[in-house]
Amino acid sequence: MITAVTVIKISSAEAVVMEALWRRAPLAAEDVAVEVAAGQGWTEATVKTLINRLLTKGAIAATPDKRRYLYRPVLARADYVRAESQGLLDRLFDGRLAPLVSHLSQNRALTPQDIADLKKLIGELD
Amino acid sequence: MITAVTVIKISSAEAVVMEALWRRAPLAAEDVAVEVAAGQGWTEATVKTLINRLLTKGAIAATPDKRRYLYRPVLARADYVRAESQGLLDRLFDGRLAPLVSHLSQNRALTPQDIADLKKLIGELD
DNA sequence: CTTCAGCGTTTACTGGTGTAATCGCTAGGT
DNA sequence: ACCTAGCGATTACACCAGTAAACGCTGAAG
Repeated sequence: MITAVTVIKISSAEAVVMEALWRRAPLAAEDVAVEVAAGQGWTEATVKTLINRLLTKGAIAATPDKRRYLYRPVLARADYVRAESQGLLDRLFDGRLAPLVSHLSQNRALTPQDIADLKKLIGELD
Repeated sequence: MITAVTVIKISSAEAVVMEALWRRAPLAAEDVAVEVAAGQGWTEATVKTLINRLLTKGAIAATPDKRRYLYRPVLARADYVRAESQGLLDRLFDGRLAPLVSHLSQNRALTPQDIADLKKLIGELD
């Protein structure tokens, strides 16, 4: 059996729409617009375009609801996040996590909270 | 005094050229091509274009050397890496590092080496 | 039955990116 | 004093992304 590893590529504007749907779904196009348009300075038309591009990419799906569609994610956020994270790690840190943490810590980008959380995490990793 | 926070935006093809220059600089255009062209399936012409775009962006600088130029980075890799990392963190993890590490650990993306390195790092962070 | 509002679909347009060929100047060789 | 090879600079072009307007269908209201 051949497994189709369809890597769906999401642009950054599209990601804004995805985030809205990951937060709450299903949503009608108008609801998505309400969620994101103002914050991004977009008109509803722009949101509609992004929704359509995501549809043709298969990143979201639509189910009929009366006179319109409700949209929901097909691509799981965890998968998206993993791909993005792994990509950054590979491109910039030779695929390894420790250098990333090291880098950020050297630039004081870690809050005390971060450090505490990390300590806890690492402890649980055993 | 007004500090110009000129954020130089580097595309992914351009980043390949930057990486070459970060590894070793200064380099003539031809040397850069030797470093990256084959690996990317690019012709030397493509590399020249990328070099020029990086020049006009101010990401690299050129100094005359006889009949040609030697190129070197102006943008520091650390700054680039920090911006990219921070961007990902902000977009996907609400700016916090622990969730990133947590996410990767849940997907078995951490090697034992990674874990050991992290433990050491965290210990030194105090 | 006709009209209108609402929704998805189609079309548009600019700028950036990937990829590359061609041009034009100038230093070196003959 | 030429011609040529080698560079950087200019030009090219298709595709994607951001942003948006216009179109067309259909159900509901009058």
